[in-house]
Amino acid sequence: MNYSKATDQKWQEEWKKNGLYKYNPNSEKPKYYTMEMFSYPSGAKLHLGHWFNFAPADSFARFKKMQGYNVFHPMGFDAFGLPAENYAIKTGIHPEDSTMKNIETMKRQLAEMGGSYDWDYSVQTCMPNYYKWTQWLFVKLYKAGLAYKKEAPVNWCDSCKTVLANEQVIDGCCERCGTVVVKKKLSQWFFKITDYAEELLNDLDKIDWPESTKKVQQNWIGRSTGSEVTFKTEDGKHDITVFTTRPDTLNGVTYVVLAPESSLVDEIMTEDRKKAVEEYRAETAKLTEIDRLSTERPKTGTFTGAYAINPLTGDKVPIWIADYVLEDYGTGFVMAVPAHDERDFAFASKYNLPIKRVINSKDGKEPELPYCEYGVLVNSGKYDGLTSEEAKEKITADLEAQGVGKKTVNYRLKDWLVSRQRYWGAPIPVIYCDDCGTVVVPEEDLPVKLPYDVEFKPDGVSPLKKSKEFMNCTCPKCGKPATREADTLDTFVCSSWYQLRYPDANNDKEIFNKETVNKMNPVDCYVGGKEHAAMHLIYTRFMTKALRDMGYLNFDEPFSKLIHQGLILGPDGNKMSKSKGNTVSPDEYVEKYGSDVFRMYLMFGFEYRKGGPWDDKGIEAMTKYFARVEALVQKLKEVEGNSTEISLAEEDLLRLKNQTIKAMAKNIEDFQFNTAIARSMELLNGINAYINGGKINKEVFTNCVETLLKVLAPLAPHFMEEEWHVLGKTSSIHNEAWPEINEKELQGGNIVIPVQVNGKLKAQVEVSSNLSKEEILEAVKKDEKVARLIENNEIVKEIYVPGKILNLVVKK
RNA sequence: GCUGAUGUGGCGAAAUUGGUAUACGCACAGCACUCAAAAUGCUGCGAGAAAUCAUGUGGGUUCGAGUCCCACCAUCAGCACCA
Repeated sequence: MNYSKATDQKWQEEWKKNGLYKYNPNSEKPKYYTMEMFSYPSGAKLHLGHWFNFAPADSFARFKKMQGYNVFHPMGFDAFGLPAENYAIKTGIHPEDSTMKNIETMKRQLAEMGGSYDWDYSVQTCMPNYYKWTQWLFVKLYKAGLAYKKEAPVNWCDSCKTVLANEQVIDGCCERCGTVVVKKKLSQWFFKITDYAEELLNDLDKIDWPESTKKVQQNWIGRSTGSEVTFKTEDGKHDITVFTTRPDTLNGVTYVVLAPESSLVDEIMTEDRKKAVEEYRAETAKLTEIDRLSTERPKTGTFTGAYAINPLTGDKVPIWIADYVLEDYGTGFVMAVPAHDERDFAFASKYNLPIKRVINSKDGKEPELPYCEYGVLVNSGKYDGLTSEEAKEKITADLEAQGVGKKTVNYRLKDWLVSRQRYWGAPIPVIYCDDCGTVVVPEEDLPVKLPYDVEFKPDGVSPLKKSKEFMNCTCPKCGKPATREADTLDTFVCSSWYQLRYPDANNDKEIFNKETVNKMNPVDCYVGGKEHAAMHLIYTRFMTKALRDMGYLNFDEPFSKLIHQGLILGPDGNKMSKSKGNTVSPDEYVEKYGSDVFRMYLMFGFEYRKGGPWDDKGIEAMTKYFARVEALVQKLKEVEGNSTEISLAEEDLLRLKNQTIKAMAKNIEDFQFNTAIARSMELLNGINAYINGGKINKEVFTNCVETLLKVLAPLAPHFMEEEWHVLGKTSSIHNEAWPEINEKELQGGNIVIPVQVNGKLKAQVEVSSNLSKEEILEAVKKDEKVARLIENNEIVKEIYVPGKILNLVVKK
């Protein structure tokens, strides 16, 4: 076989030289914006997962180009983040140096893959010309009231003196030193994504995304309707407002629970309970949120000594704290109805708190407690006899009349915490002035540059705080000495808007040109991993909507269509990881077989959306397929042709050709590359069978081979370019249009009609494709086998699905 | 526990969305070429002697079910004291 890695290199150089993949922003053709989630340059190289994600997606982009679109298919790098910083702490290599080196390597590998990217439209989020605009966005969000500061807990390792990411906390301990991780409260920045909760939920209907991903987002947003109810403390000094989806059970409240860290606890707890409360709080601080939410752990809590008054009944109920109540979900306070809630029942049983039945089942029976279904109210005074549904309305209305309750919607979605106590990120553009307070950096002073020379080894102080040069500044308002915010932005902020930047990536004057951004967006097809279903994909939707409301964008959703590629597992069926030692490097395969064989094998051997365990058994078969294509092209060059007629053999071949074009277009559009390649193999087999028949119509033969090369061009770009030139063509195959379907040729020839009797396949009858139902019936009844089956029976029904099947229903 | 996905030959998988189940490959076997092997090409390849039976299992709807409905089993993934 002639195809090899050298073929790849030859054409990569050629394409680069003549700018084949230069994007033309002024093209008259309709735009098609498709991109893959940009890669994170943490490892030094592209891994198999990258290939499986990028190579088929690149083929898709090439296909859209052949279909006549002005395809915009950019690639960039999500370059800030924790791994580069950790690597730096371990090796002493500066994150900027390692990151830039990795990016260069990955770019080279993406070129070796044959990626049709125009690198003039690329972003690297760690470059000042990019993060300047990330910071600009922060400023805009702040001015729009969508960025604010509040206290929030972080994971703290007291031994390493550093804040830990959730990922660095293993079983509640620091991954580096094993010390128990505690919660520490810091003042941090948030984006008000909850303002958009309702729209983020509703607009899921507008987009062509996998249903499972939409469900993840629905759960993440977690809308629930219920009521807010305000309990007063016994002394009347404090309000305790709870959210409940079950106001019908309000008569059964026997205690109230607060999140242990709530500041209200300090104000209401009695002197004699202080010690117990503080001890309990210290225990709670050691727990991760995962622990606190774990169902495995026994429920614990302690009494605060204070009491609250049930606004409906006037009952005095004790106020407890318990770690299963989280400060940032709902109001941070919970009313407990042990008779009708599993968790409250377990808690009340453990601490001997009263359990009061207020709901019976609708058939009037007294079910075993806890009974969590809807039913009929009992022991509820004037509400007795109402159904749960009725009581919810009535009780909420009564509370509202007294000003101690109202109907409300609650979301699980929390505001987006964007502060990171890290070095390798975009500095938060905020200045603190003794006189003026919190001042955002004026737009004209951006970017706030991340200083290179900083001590980022963990020692209890945020890295940027140790740079006097960075920290000390003057207040933009009053000109007095001031200090900068030392935290950096979550990298999800950087990635929440990059698709808006690509079409205008080199614009120094503004974040993007308003006309360009609205012309190119939304992204028509976005491809990336399922693991981003919640975070990245919801943050980007939020940012799009926020920018729209500020008047910059005129669309609502960033990604019209979304595709998730599957995961390639290790040969052992487990997720590939260095620690498991089951990783597979794409490089050696590319070296040995060439990029096209490798990418074709990835597409043919695995379902794109599904992935599966790695297995290279079939890769040789792809090499074999390439050799057969080469042989066919060679044959076409050599053969003279000995016929000009269009007989049945030619008609059949031409029909196959048209079927192939049609099927492959549909398959590639749907990211079903495995079947697309199968169809191309069928065409190749068909052409081979034709030429082995002896009689060759050169024109038909040429037409079919050229078609085969064209439909394979997006899938095996280097190899097809080579074969195209072997045929004597001088221009690139990648400037060819996707072959057109000839309807006449598609309809020609004979068809085989499967014949069923009573739903069972009994015969196949070959007929001309343009016969009517009656004519076909007639032909079928002449068939020997069919005739025998219907001989002594009555035909009750004849069902004919044109071109597909004939079913005769017979009765004896 | 909840939610979602998946289940088809020895293997990867396909099936125009209710219309010939197993396309296209891998592996395997036989034949041709060869002194021989490799490579290549051709042929066969779900089970069964056959009638028939087969898409995780059991029902149902239909002229017709891998596909739709009900129940169940298995595997994988995500979420979870969410008030």
